[in-house]
Amino acid sequence: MQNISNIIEEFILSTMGEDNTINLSRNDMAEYFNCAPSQINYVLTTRFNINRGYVIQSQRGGGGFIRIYRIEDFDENYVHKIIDEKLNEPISYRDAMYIVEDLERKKFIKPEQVSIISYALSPKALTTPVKMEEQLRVNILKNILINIIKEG
Amino acid sequence: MQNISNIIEEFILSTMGEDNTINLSRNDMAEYFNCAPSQINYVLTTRFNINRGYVIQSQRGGGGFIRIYRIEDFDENYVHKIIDEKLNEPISYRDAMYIVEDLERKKFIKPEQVSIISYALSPKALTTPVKMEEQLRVNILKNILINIIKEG
DNA sequence: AATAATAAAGGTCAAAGAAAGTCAAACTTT
DNA sequence: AAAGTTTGACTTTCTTTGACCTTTATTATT
Repeated sequence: MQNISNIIEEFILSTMGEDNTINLSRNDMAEYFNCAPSQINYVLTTRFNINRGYVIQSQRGGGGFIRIYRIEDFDENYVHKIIDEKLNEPISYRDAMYIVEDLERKKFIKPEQVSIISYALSPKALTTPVKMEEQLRVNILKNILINIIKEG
Repeated sequence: MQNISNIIEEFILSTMGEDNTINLSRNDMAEYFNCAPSQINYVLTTRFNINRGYVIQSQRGGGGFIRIYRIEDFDENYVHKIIDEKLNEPISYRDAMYIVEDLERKKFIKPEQVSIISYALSPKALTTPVKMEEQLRVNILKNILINIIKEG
């Protein structure tokens, strides 16, 4: 028997529109598939995560929603490769900026954006009482790049 | 289902005139949208607050009204004031973005930069094993603003 | 004309409601 | 045994509602 996670995955894939986007309600989905609401989260984190080229946005409360975006041609995407290969472990400011400047040269990022990124990743911005500056830096840079890809 | 707060927000934005001002009656609005009058206050405090660059004036009693206007102009000191007054303690993603979006409207930050900032400040980017997300957020945003001022 | 009463706004705040998120335990499949 | 899936209790976030409060304008009374 097919497991429910696969069925939900299929459903989402087949329902996703031309625009590579889908909006859904977690509760409605859970009711429709007769499963626990957290099952939906399970499907999202295992099947629609960034490693597979998806980005999730959501909002709670009345009128809440979950929105899934598919990044087109994710596998051939150069930025994707960088995320995979270079942003897997803590990174220094210098190395991070090498990557960013490279992406600027390749026109993935605009000059006005480079400056913002450099301010956000600078040691000054990320000074913490706990030793985690470099880890934070990957998190942030990764999140920036993923979302730039998503924008298309 | 769309929530009513968003609908009311849209309505106000689309009704706001060239002069960046709008006058409305709380009771009439509530009746029109078929909601509690205090719902209007909720929309005002969450969507048309000073962080987003709006000022509210109102009067009670017969002939009472609520007037919303958007502040257009800004000067160098304005940003300093924000840094001084608003970026002194931990801040939520929402409040941070209100500030950023306001600064965009005031042409201090470009739209392409706003998105980068939002990705850098998002809860996803700042998730840490230690509870310091909101503190980090001020650090980063402060550093970004200070450096933009320096550029200018 | 001065004062009192009433009506007409808008304001505040806390409780309830409506989503979604997290996490660990139990269960299944490989 | 390890990996993957399912479930449910608990948490967090955001929105909606309603009861009660304050301010202002208008009307009635002296």
